[in-house]
Amino acid sequence: MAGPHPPTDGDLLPILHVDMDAFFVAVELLDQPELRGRPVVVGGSGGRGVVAAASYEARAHGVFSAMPSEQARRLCPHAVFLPGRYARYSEVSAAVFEVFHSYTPLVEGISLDEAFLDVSGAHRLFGTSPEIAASLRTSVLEEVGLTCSVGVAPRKLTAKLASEAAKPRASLAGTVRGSGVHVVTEADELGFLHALPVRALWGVGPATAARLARLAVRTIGDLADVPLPTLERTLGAGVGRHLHDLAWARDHRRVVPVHVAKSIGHEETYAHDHVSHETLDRELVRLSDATATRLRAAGVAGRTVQVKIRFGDHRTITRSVTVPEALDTGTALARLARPLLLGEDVSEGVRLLGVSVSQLAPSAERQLSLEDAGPSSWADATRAIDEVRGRYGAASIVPATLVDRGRGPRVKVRGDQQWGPDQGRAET
DNA sequence: TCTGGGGTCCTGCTACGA
DNA sequence: TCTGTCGTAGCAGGACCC
Repeated sequence: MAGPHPPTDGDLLPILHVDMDAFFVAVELLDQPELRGRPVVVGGSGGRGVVAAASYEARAHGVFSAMPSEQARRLCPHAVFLPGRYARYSEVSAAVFEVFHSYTPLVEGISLDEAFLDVSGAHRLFGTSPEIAASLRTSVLEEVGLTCSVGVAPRKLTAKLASEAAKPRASLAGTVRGSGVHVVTEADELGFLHALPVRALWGVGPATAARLARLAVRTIGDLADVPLPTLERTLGAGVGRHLHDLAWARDHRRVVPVHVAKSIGHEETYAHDHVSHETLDRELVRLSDATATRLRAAGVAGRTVQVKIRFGDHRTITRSVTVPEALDTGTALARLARPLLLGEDVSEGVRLLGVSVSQLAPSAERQLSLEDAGPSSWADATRAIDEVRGRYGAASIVPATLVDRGRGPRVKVRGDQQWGPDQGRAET
């Protein structure tokens, strides 16, 4: 266990950040143990896909997540490339979160493979925070078969950075084992924080880092030394103050177990650019239908529909419209989205199309619209459709425009192209 | 190195009603 | 009736996260 001064009072270290090690790859190795020790890359296999996760053996060759798949293939041609299996990762993630919940009900999921835990109420049962972290790692390994890294700290900001410090590292000579648990006490916090590069801070991406570089800010310590008014001028009042607070470890965010979605949507990058409104309209119906299905599954409806269009040159625009009554059917969403798409010139080629819905409210609060009126309403029909899909699969009932003769219906399911279009996937 | 999908949050601008 | 101000909502784009 790392951390120079293990605390005696766990209550001063209430926050754990747990991060699964190379999660998607680890799940694949769980299912295909014969791949252990080989470079493995999970992600979109097509020319427009990206790497979702790379094994430490692949990372040693310079492959990292979010890298274009083509580039990864050049860097590590002998790697095993696997398509992502979102449904399987969700399943394993649920098992991991079950272990988290066996320690504390205060679990805030950040993604499938990452969570914050508030263990301030768990000391009597499980010991100090560092002891809980070690025990939790053992439980995840024994019950699910996967390894994770845990950061233990007084607040979320430092817990997150501490888990990063506990992770294994890839090198050409082989994987260097991480400490597994890294503890940052209140007394160590600023020293730990200020030595890290400013990019490590949550909220500093390439654009903000470039602006900070002009102020000669490279580390979080450099950032802490910049006067607040200078930061506010450079980054804007909100961002400037926020980052200044973080640089001084002022982070009052609590662990929030219940996540309420603010928007739900789908988008898709095509293997080849689309140039006809007719084809794009079919895609729009498909994305609207998939989005509406998820809205209903979540028990919400939304008032704002947004269409996202990315052209061949990567220029991206969004168009949105807000209506008084909340909607949750594919036909209603497509009806609102269609004029937004038709208003744009697509002749140069569309690479990505997306539909999303925001201003969400529980479905029960929806105002009754014309669609819902009458004894055999659309609402009843969509409920019936959802039931059939729940029993026989997403493709069992689809809008007529999506039935592709000879190939069957094309439906969008969450995560089916999480990391880009697949290799050789034909587009019309 | 020509860059996914699903999100959140922030900022700047404009329109509109009080 | 016209003008200025303020708050709010809607819209678009950008940055960022995993």
